[in-house]
Amino acid sequence: MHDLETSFGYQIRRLQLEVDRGARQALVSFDMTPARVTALLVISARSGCTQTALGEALSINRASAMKMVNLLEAKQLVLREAAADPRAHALVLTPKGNELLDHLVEVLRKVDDVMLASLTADARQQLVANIRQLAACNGRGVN
Amino acid sequence: MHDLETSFGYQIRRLQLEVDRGARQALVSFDMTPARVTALLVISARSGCTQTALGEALSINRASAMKMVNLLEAKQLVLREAAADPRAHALVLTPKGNELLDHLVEVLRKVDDVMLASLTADARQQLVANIRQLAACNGRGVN
DNA sequence: TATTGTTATACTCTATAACTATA
DNA sequence: TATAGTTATAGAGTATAACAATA
Repeated sequence: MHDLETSFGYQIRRLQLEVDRGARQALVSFDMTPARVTALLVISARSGCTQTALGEALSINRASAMKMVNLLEAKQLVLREAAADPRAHALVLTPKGNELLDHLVEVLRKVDDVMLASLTADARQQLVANIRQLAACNGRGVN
Repeated sequence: MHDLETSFGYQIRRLQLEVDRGARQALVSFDMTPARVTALLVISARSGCTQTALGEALSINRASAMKMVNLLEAKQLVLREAAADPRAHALVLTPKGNELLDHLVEVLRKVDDVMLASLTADARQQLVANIRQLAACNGRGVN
């Protein structure tokens, strides 16, 4: 038998499936997904970034990032502005995109609250801190 | 601006992307994926379970579970045995499946070790415990 | 009637490769 | 020559809907 209880990879995979399910459910009425919200967050944090940079932050390639931008542009949440390099686009949020992002961040924070309800305030804070440190140490994020 | 540092959903999404990338990389030479290993784990823990039960444990539907079993069967890792209910199949690991699973669990544990290297032993233990509790409270797993 | 497995089909997300226009 | 964006195509994973056999 395998001790799945102490397996980090297995447990975090289970948890992430649930986190994803909850977030997806909360976003479906907005025709949005966790990945789309993350894209808005990246563009908000790095206003004027290129599509290639967006793709790197989302861990997807240029072609996939372009599809994402096409979708968000069609929803009038993101604009492709002229960049210093005429080959590139400078991605910015529209006022509508900013407004929606503000709202969705609130929505997702409430989903988090439900998810974390079984933890004490202390445990919760420490958990987020640990997760943040691991993500920062091991991957590349918005910052 | 949005305080992503304290956003549980955002941070765990980032972390899970990295965990998934690391695991996927470690498994690619075996032509396996995290989801396939999880399927083996489920069948190992619930030997004789049906395809529908496997799908529920993996949070996918019957049709998708069937594709997974087809694949694992083609790799001679899983067998469909006759069940008490003649409509159903009883899923069991082959000796080859058991052997591979044992090995892959070891491989993935080493990936975890690298991932968690920046945490103290205490923090690490507490993190896994917290994650396990959240997954157990919010979702359904193998148990 | 409800359920198990199955099949066919379609959708989403992602990747690869090749093209264009600039640098 | 290298890079940003684009396009076309393909693959993996999942979902839905309908069907057969059995409960």
